[in-house]
Amino acid sequence: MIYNAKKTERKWQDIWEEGGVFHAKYNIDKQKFYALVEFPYPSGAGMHVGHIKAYAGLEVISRKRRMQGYNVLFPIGFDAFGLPTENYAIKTNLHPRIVTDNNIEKFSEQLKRIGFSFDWSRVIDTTDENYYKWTQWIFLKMFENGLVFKDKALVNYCPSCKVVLSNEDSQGGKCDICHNDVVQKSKDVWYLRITEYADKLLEGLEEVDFLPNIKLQQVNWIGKSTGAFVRFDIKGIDEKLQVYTTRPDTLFGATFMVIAPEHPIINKYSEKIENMAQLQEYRKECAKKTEFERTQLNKDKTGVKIEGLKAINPVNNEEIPIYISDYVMMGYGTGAIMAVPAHDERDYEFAKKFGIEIIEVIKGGDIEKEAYPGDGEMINSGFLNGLTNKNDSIDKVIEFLEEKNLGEKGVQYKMKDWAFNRQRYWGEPIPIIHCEKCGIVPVPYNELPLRLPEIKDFEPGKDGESPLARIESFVNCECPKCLGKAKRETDTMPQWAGSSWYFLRYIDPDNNSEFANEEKLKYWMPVDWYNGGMEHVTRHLIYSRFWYRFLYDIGQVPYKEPYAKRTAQGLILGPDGDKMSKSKGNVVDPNEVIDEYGADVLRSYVLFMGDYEKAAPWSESSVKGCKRLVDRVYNLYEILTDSKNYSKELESSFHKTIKKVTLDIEALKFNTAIAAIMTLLNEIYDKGSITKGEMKALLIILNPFIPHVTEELWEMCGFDGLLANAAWCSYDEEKCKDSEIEIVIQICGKIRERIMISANSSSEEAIEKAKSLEKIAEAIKGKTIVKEIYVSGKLVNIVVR
RNA sequence: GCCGGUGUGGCGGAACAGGCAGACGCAAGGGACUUAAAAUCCCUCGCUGGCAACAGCGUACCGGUUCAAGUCCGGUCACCGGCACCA
Repeated sequence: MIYNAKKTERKWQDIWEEGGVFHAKYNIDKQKFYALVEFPYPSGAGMHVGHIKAYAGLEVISRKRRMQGYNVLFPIGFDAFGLPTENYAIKTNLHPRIVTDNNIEKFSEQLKRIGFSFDWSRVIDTTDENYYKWTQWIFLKMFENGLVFKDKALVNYCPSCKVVLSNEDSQGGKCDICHNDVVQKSKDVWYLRITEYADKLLEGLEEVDFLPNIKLQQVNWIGKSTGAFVRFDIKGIDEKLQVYTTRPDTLFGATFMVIAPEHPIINKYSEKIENMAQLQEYRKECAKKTEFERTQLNKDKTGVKIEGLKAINPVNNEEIPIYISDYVMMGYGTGAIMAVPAHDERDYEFAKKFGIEIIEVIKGGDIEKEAYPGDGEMINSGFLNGLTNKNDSIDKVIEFLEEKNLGEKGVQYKMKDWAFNRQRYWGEPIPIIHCEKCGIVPVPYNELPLRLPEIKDFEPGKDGESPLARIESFVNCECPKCLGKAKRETDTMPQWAGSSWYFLRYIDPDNNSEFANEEKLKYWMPVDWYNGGMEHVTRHLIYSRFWYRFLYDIGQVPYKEPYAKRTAQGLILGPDGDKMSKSKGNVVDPNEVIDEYGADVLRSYVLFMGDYEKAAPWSESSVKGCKRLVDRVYNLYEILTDSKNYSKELESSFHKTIKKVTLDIEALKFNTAIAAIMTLLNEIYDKGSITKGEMKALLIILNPFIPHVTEELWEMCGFDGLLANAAWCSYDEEKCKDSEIEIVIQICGKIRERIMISANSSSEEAIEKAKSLEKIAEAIKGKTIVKEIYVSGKLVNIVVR
C-alpha cells in the first residue's frame, strides 16, 4: 500500500480543527499542564526548520500529557511588532499592518500544515489593539510605581536602524536587528528600572527548574558584585570624587585615580584644570571609537593626567593624581575608580606605562613582575597591617570610612536599566503626555488603547525622531490634568514589550476588562514548561521575568515566578555544518520537506536527528530514514491479526518500549524514544504479524511524533474515537524484565565468553556456571584466583595471577 | 582573558548511576525481486592480521585510580556558546 501523506495529513488536520480537539478548557477539577513555546516573529521569510524543532519538543510532550489525562494548554501567537516588518513595509511601500497580517496568515497556514496541537482558539497578536492595550496598561502601572523614568544619557544607538537600543539589544557591541556596530550617543531615553529588580531576579532563580547554564547566564548577565563606595576629597575644592570598588581592603595601595572621559567633573571644574585642551583632544578620540574598539581591540592603555586637580586618599591623606582614561566606563559604578596598581592588572599596566608609584599592600605576589590579585598578609596599610583575612580588612576599612562619612558598603550590577523607547512606527505607542505646566503626565487608563495613528510615511525622522512626531493630530493633545495644550510622547516601545507578558494573555485572551481573570491565572499559572532558544536567555527571559515579578508585587498575578521549568533546543545547522543563513544559501525550507515527504516525516526527523538540546546539521538523506519509518508503520496494516492481546514473543518488548518512550519523552530524549520504537518495529516485522492489541499500543506511543499516519491507521483498524483522545499506554514493571539474560564472562577484564543465565541467579551460581565453561576452565587452570566479581545481569569477572 | 559546554565509525548519534563501546538511522558494498529503474526485502559494515575460529588495537592527547574507565581524578590540545578593561 502506498501512503498518501498529503491527503491524509490534510484530512486529520481538518478533523482536529473542526472538532476543537486541542482546545484547552478551564476546568479546575483537572490537573493542568501549561506548555509554552516562544511565539514566532512572523517575518516575510516564512517559517524556518528551526521553528519546527523548537515547537516539536513540547508538541510531543503536550500530546502525551493530554493522553495521560492532563488538561493541557499549548497555545500559539505572534510577536508581530518590530523593525524587520517596518523596514520591509518601507521597502515595498505597504502598510506594516498589511505586511503583518499577510505574514501571520502565512505562518498560521504553515504551522497548521505540520499538525501541531496548538489551541488555535487562543491565538494572540501583539499588534492587535485589544492586546497592546494591556501592554500599555502594564507600562502605566510601572509608571505609577516609579519604575519608569526619563534620563539624558549616553546610550547604545544603531545608526543604521536609527534607534536607541537597550544593553540587551546590543550585546557584543552589535545591533541585535541589523548586526552593525552600535555607537554611544547622548539622548533622551525612557528607562524601565529593571535594576531595582536585580536581586529579585537573582533570588527567583533559586526556586525554578531552569537548565543550569540558563541560570548561570542570567546570573552573569545581572552581574551582581559587592564592595564599597569610597569618596576621595579633591584638594582645594569642596567636592568629593566617589568611586566603587570591590577591594576596599587595598585602599592604602591606591596611588592614583582614573575617571571616565565623559565624567562630569571635568566640565564642572574646567577652570581649575590646566590642560583642558589636551583632555578635550583625548575625549574626542575616545568618542570616535566604537564600543567594539574601545573594549576589544584596544587593550593597550591610554590616558591623560588631569593637571590642576589632586585627590586625597582618605586613609593616609596622601595626595594622588587623577587621570582620564577610556578603560574606565561611565556606565558602570560611578565612572571613577581608585587605582591600586599592585593588586589590579589593569591599574598595573596603566601605572607601568605612566610611571606611577606601585605600593604593595598584600604579601604573596611579586609586584616587580605583575599585579597580585590574591589574598595574603596586609602590609604598608596602617591600621590594617598584619591582618590576613580579606573580609576582616574590608570590614575594618568600611568601619573607618563610615565613621568619617567617606564611604560605605555598596552593591553594583552589570545589568543596566532597560532603555525602553524606540524612534520607530511599528510598536506600541508609549502612553505618556508632555505638558508644559504639569510635566510628564500618563495617559489615563480609560483612554487605552492609545492607538497607533494611520500614517503613510514610515521613514524614521531626521535626528533620530519617530515618524509619529510628524503627525500633528497625534502629537497635539489635551493634558489630562490641566486640560491645557500638551504633546504626546512619539516614541514607541521595543519589540520585547509585547512578549514580556504574552503567556498571561493566552490564559484569558478575550477578556475586555482585565488582562486576565484572577481565578484563571491561579489555575493555569505558572507555565509548567517553557522551551525556547538560548538567544533569549539574557533578553526576553530576563525581561518577562521582570514584568511578571512586578505584576506579582502589585498583586496582579498569583506566583513569584512565571516559568517553573525552562529548557532550550539546539540549533539546526545547514547541511554544510554552518549556521543556516540566507547569505550562505544553506537554509532548509520546511514547506519543501512537507511537499516531498509529509509533515510526519519532518516532525520525526527534527526530533530523531540528534540530541534535542544540541546543534546538529540537517541531512537530506537522513530524512529518508524517517520517511521509511512512516511507510513501515502504515504497512503494518497488512500484517494485522485479530488478537486483542500482546503476542507472547513481543509482550516484554512492548512493555519495555512503552516504558522507555514514556520516560524519554519527559527527558527530551526524543531521538532514543524514536530509536526504541524503530527497534520494536523491526521485531514486529521479523515476527511477521502484529495483533490488534499491539497495534493499538504502538499507535498510541507513536502518535505524539507522527500524529497523522497513526490517526489514519487508528481509524482503519476500527478503534474507538480519535487517537488524539485515547489514553496513554501503561506498562508493567515486572514484564519489562527478562527471565533469561545474557552475561559476559571476563578473565582479568577481558571478555572471553558469553552465556545465558536466569535473571535471578545468585552470585555463586553465576560464577560457578562461568567456571564450568570449557574455555574459562582452560584459562584459569593452574593460576591463582585473586578475585571473582559478579555484577548482576551484566558480567562475571575472574581475576587470576 | 574569564565562565560554561563538547570531543565516540565514512556521517547524525546510542551507552541507567564505573560493568558487553558503536543501539537506532544514514551512507557504502553485495545479493533477491524487476526487461530495467525506483520502491521493497535479505546479508556485510570501527581499524589491523587471518580462509576461518580467533587475536590485537580502538571513545581528541598524555598520565593516574580501579578487578573493570567513553564515563572518575590530574594535565594538554581542539572546537562551540556566553561575557568581556565590570573597578
